[in-house]
Amino acid sequence: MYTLAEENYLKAIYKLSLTDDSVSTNQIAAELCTKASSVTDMLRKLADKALVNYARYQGVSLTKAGNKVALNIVRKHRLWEYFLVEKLNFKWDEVHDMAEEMEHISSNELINRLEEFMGYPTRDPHGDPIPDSHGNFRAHDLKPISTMPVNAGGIISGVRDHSAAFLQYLEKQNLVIGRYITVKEIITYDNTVVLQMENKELQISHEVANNLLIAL
Amino acid sequence: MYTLAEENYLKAIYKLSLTDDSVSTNQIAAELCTKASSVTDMLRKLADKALVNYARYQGVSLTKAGNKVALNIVRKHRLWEYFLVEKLNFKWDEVHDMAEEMEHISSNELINRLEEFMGYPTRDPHGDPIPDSHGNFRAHDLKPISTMPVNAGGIISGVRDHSAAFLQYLEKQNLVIGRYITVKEIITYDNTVVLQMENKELQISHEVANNLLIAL
DNA sequence: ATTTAAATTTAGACTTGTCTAAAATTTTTA
DNA sequence: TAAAAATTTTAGACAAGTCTAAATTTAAAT
Repeated sequence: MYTLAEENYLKAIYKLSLTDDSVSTNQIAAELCTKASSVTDMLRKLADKALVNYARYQGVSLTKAGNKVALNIVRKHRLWEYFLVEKLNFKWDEVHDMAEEMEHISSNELINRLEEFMGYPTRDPHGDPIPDSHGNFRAHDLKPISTMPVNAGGIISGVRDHSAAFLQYLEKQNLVIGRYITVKEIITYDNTVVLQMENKELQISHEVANNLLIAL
Repeated sequence: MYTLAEENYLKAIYKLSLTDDSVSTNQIAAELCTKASSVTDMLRKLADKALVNYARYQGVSLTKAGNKVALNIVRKHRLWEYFLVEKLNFKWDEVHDMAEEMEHISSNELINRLEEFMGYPTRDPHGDPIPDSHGNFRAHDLKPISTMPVNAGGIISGVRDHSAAFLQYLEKQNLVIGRYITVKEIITYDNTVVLQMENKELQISHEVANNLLIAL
């Protein structure tokens, strides 16, 4: 149906659209590690196929059709990640690249059966919501720890940074999804956050606090 | 490591090598539904990478390295087919095209874990042997029903034709892997084979008998 | 042993997706 | 608001893989 490149562009635009209303050529180029000129070429093609709204120099957004395609790729990515972690026992920092390939397996029947096989999970191993076969999902209502006031508590429920390095750090500190934490103190000097965990106290940098999400 | 096209060519050459010692350009073109000129181009590239032995006009064969790559693709294909049938409940005539995509997922760690998850199966849903992670497998020792003498019996253990049409026909007649049959009669007029099954008699054409394999 | 036929290869072109370098547009800044 | 800077687009080129048509080589047939 769609080429590998098209799917990757749609997914990138989808991702960038979560934080910005209109997405720029350079943003996409950075996201896909490619050059702005390549992006321009592809945007023209996607616009011809009515998958994006695009006017020269004006940025780009997904059409309804483009959004549907992108969501389906996200759905596949997250279901495969869940499979890799829950069934094949990979760690949450190991699955991204594999899922990046598997999300392009075309069959929807396959992904629906996989979803059923796994019991209709709603979150992937990083806490991100898994769209159902109609593209519906419960949106994140999560906030970074860095926004929490002192004495507030909550359950670790997601990450903003999906890099292996960050995930490995979290694993090591036992900052995993499902864990309850409270903010004990915020050190004003550099916004280091002091967390109270079940049985220990832990200091995390503002950077980390900013990338670790809590359900209040 | 290797492109999609390279992998498909290596797999095709592997498959054709099972029946012929040296494989011709036209055979490959037919197998891949492409043109002879495209094949020639690719053979040069594969020869440059030392994956095939190729001399102009002289046919082609896999090198040791090429064979290893091809076997790994076959391994992945058959493990994914097993997964689709045994875990996701697809029928044996539905899985080929999906596995055709999944065999190109690159991670070997993934396929090894999948193999472990499924309990190290040795045959795919069509009875074809699954190479282990070193490329070793118990070779078929199967013969088509068309070569059996009257009164001989055996267990249905594989197929030569993997087309959905053939597999659906077999399913309908209950000619599935594991079933015991005996040859009751061979009608000399057109080599129709009369099979005795558990509780019924069944006539199959020579064509069918030729594509259905028995372990004696 | 030629000629004919079949198979294979070469030559040149096309598509997809990428790149660099230069031109055009928008945004920022003074 | 006009110059400078940043962004974006265009133009032209390249690599992978494919194709058609023509040329070459091998195999088959008289």
